[in-house]
Amino acid sequence: MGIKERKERHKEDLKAKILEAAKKLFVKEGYEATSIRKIAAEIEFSPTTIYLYYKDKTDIAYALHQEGFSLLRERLSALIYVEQPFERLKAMGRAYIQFALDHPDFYELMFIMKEPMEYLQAHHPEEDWPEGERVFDGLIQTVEACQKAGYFVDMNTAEVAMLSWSVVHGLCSLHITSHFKHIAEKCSSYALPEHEALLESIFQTYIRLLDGLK
Amino acid sequence: MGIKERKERHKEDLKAKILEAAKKLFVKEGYEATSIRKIAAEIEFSPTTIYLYYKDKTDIAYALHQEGFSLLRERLSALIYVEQPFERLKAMGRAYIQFALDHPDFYELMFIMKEPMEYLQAHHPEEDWPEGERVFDGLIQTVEACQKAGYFVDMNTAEVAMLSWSVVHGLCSLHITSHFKHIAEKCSSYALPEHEALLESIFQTYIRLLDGLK
DNA sequence: TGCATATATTAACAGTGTTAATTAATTTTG
DNA sequence: CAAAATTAATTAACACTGTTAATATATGCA
Repeated sequence: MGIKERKERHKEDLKAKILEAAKKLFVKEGYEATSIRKIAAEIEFSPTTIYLYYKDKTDIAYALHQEGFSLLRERLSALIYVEQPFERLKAMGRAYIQFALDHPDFYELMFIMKEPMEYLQAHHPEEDWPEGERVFDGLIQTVEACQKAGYFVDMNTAEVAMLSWSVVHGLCSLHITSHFKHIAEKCSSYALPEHEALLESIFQTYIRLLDGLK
Repeated sequence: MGIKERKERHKEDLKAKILEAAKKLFVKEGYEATSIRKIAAEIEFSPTTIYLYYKDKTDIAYALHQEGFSLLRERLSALIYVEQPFERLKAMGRAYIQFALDHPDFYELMFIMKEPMEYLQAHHPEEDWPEGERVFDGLIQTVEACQKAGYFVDMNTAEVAMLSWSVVHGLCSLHITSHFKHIAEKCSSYALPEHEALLESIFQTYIRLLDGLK
């Protein structure tokens, strides 16, 4: 039954091509502007064909969401070579910020928009969010290692991990939504770095707070 | 010319009624689901009448955005009675979190969505964001007072303020976008508090880090 | 070759924000 | 007071959106 297999392969191909087209449009024009009809035009199929491969638009959003997480995981897992756990934690924070700066659209989809997470809750209430968990697991393990090295003593590991995440996410999302931009302009008397360097600098301030601990 | 004034007043009234209707729908069903046509039906006018009072939909979003900021400012300015600056800073953080929990829709509009800030940038590039700045000014002043009391020494005031903001915003936004929910479920071994108590608990963890400084 | 199945398409529905043209009401002016 | 001008509100329309049902087309199997 080689024919059947070829059809299967074609089907997989088309599904991938849809996602590829969606990603292209989405990176260029954002999620809202990426319509089913535009995706269809991109791959030269009729709009309804998309629905043979993806349940609805949020299904596509979720697929991209997953892609984003494997991109992020790649970057973070590259840091296992940093042996000192606290140094690794800091490096993870910087890598996370850099990811957000390099892929603001993906970041928005992964962490700012509600749609993909709500889709997850509605359609996969069981297994929930394997990609995200793997990333978070890495963070948990690093925090645990930090605790063994004398940092964050007597603190809940998961809570420290969530706090670390909150700090960098707060920085990245306030940057992406251009909240920082507006505020920074009015803080000329404080000699703040500009744009992306500001994020790095605030993160450094956070690190200095943590350094004061041990 | 009392008639002219009455008409002016009527015009102001209708503008306010539109905003009121928009707020009602927006709080109940969210921003996307709040269409111009629904707002119009709510006040029993035709959809195009809205455009005589607001430039476009983002103009309405921005008006609500501003309302949200005066709500937040009310809460934060109620904390000036807390004399110890570091205590006040902590209280501001808790009040900010409570605001996000009490008004998640407003919070989303104010800090998560891009539309109102982009509208601001596009239509009022000069004066930029008076409501937001006043809130941030209060934070800056509190941080400054903390520094005079020996906290955050040798650190950039504005950066410490932005960091403080990032921490609570990170917490609130990851909560609202239900990212924490999915992660927390998989962290049963860490005995985490549930839902909103989790935010308070993580914030407490942050406070413990800061407490270790002075 | 004929039938069944999977695949893709067209047509359509119910919405969306927004603008132009038109009508109704009100105020100002001759 | 009546006519003209201004203002306010409406209807109709455009160009979209996501999505579904009904229809056509091509393919694999007996």
